[in-house]
Amino acid sequence: MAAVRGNGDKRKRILDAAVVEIARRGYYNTTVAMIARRAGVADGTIYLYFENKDAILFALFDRAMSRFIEKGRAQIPQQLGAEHKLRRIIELHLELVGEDRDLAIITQVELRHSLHFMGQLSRNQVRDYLGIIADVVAQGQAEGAFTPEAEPLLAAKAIFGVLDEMATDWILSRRNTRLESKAEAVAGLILGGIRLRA
Amino acid sequence: MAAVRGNGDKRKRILDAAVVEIARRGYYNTTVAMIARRAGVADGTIYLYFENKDAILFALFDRAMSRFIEKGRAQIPQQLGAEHKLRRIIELHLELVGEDRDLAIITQVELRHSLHFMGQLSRNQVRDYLGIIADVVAQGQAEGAFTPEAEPLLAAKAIFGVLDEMATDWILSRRNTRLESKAEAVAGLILGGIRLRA
Amino acid sequence: MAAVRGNGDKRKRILDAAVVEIARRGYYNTTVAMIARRAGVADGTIYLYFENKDAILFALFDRAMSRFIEKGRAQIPQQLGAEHKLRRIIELHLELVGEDRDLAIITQVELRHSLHFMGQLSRNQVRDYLGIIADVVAQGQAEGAFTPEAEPLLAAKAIFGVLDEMATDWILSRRNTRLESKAEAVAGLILGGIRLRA
Amino acid sequence: MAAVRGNGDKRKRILDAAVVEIARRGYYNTTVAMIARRAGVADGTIYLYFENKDAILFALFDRAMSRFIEKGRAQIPQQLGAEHKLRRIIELHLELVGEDRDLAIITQVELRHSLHFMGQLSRNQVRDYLGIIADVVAQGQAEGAFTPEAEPLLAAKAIFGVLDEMATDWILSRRNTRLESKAEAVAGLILGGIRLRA
DNA sequence: GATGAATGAGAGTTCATTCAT
DNA sequence: GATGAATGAACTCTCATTCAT
Repeated sequence: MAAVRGNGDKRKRILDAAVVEIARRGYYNTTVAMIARRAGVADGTIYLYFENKDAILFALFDRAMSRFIEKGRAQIPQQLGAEHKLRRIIELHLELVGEDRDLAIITQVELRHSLHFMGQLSRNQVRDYLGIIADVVAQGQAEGAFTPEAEPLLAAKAIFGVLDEMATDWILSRRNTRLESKAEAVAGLILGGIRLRA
Repeated sequence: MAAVRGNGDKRKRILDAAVVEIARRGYYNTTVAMIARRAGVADGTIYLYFENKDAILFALFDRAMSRFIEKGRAQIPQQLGAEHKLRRIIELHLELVGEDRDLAIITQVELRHSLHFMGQLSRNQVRDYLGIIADVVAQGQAEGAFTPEAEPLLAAKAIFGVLDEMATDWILSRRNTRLESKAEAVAGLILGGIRLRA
Repeated sequence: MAAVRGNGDKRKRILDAAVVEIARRGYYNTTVAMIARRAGVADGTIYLYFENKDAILFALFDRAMSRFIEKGRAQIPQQLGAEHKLRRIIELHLELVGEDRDLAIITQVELRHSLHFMGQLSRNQVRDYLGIIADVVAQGQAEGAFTPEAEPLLAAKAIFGVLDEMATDWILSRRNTRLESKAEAVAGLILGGIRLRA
Repeated sequence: MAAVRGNGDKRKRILDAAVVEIARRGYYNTTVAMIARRAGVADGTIYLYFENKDAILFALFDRAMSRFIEKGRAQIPQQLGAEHKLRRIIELHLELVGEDRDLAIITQVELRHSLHFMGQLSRNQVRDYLGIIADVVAQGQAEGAFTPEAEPLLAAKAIFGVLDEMATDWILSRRNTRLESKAEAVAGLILGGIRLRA
């Protein structure tokens, strides 16, 4: 009965161990043996659950991005106005990244690095995420709340860039501030820009 | 004189070779031998100019960021108004990144990765760059052109994030568009934000 | 009764699977898991029937050589003259080897390899086979049909060598000829030698 | 000056070490580290001279077969009659194989094994050798010394089979007899066959 | 008896670095 | 200064074997 848990459990334990180790040392400086030791399994066991070392990293991305998109879908009501939705996205993004520093290091630092050299597998999910933001921008333009001059996808990338930089900055500066605390100010900048309004 | 140039020449050739190889394969998948071969020197010669493999990467960052800041200083007149300065920074950033795709890959992809795992050496220069942008923001607020609500360093990070994402997106999508062509639209977003002006 | 058959059945299925896999890939490139999969049993089940991987190979040789000697005994009447017996042996050898290419590969290629490195277990049976041929040679000499100069065991080895090379050649050249078709010519050579008779 | 020797020397030392180790344990039970240790070089050095472990085995075959064919060419005068030539081939074959037991083990046991599973690379040289014997058979038929009934290539294979079996038998029986001592008797069998002459 | 997930020793191979020339 | 052959530690991955179920 509980046996079924054993399987999922072990895969999860390997991924959890991988997050910690890779966040701490980077993908290339983390050995499979390190992950195995932290997960409490034998080296060979890793290969029962993942085809090779790369596959662990991909699985990590998958899991992280899925959680991201899923939480976004669950916590942003469809019927909300675009500005509220955008504010919510900004809050959620910073919240989720801020929740698990190790995972954040991986998505901000390793993901970026690997996207380019390990194929495009994971870029698709970033694209999905950008698509969600772009939809909100388009909605805002339809509502007459957002400037019609902005190309939605370009705006989405800009927004993502701001959020991403906040996250990266938070990781690289090892201070102990809460990432979410910036949400209000960031939302102000994104919505209002930097130029003084007449 | 010629001797010194010969010397500097070899160091430069190694760095130039490193840019190409590392951009193509990533730092960890590039061997010292590959760099040596492209530079046209013996493997051992590398170690006459660099203490170890990591040192090559650091030198690469140094050179790239120095060029960046230097060009910025040279091409943005001090007496310009803040908005013009900011527009010029945006143009220059996209221009410079767009000029050398190999170098761009390294600064966008490898730099970020290394910042975290190889110590703070290079982070300082990013900080310098953010400082320059922050100064322009502060200048704009003093001039009454920019919103006084924005904390200059935070705004600088947001601006950097937008530019950085544009650059990263340009690299990851292997399309043949010119990166500079986005400058106008990006400047619009950064200055005016996304919310429709009254 | 059915239980016993079920048992023998599983052992047989494992050996049959082993023949195919080992013939295809060689002993060292065949994993126990491959054999188990083809046999339709679990990996662990193999070890209920064989002490270890080597034991499978030994059992294979045993089975093959037993069939060989057994068929020889059954199909070569004791009262036959030596020359007829020898012709029959030549035919039978080529026939049997030619019947099952997979098994032939194992006896020609793997057996030889293992004879040397896995102990003498199987060499005994080759010796038995050589003994049978040597007896026929001696019988021929007693009958006055074969040359008395030839030392029977040496002659037996020479005969075996010819047959063995024919078999090996047939396996290594992947042509689709029938091995038995060479029997007549081979018998001629063995009996008459290569020198023209006066 | 002597430096040039260093290179050829090292490659030779590796091959010599490989012969001993592989003959003793078989190819698959010999590790690269074992060969390196016996050769007195570091593990990694092996890979400066050979692409991978397989390449060592191939090089061994090449060297062995080249020596074989070369010695054959050097020591068998073209103008000899076919029977003398054939006797000389038989002597030389047994002599050469008998000279270096380790090498013999490899050619008789490992060659055979690998021919089938590692591609056909080396089979070509066996074919060359068979061709040489076949030519002698054809010469003998032209001279009217050998029976015209025998197809030369088939006869060559039969002869090779006899020689090969003698060699294999000599290796597998660990007795201390000299292999060459059988040459006379073997030649008699090959030339005269087993049937008593009228 | 049968299973197959788990083990962990051990394999081949790579590559940053050194140093005799 | 320049070379590049040599090093050997360290990596990823495989697979015969075990044992709890």
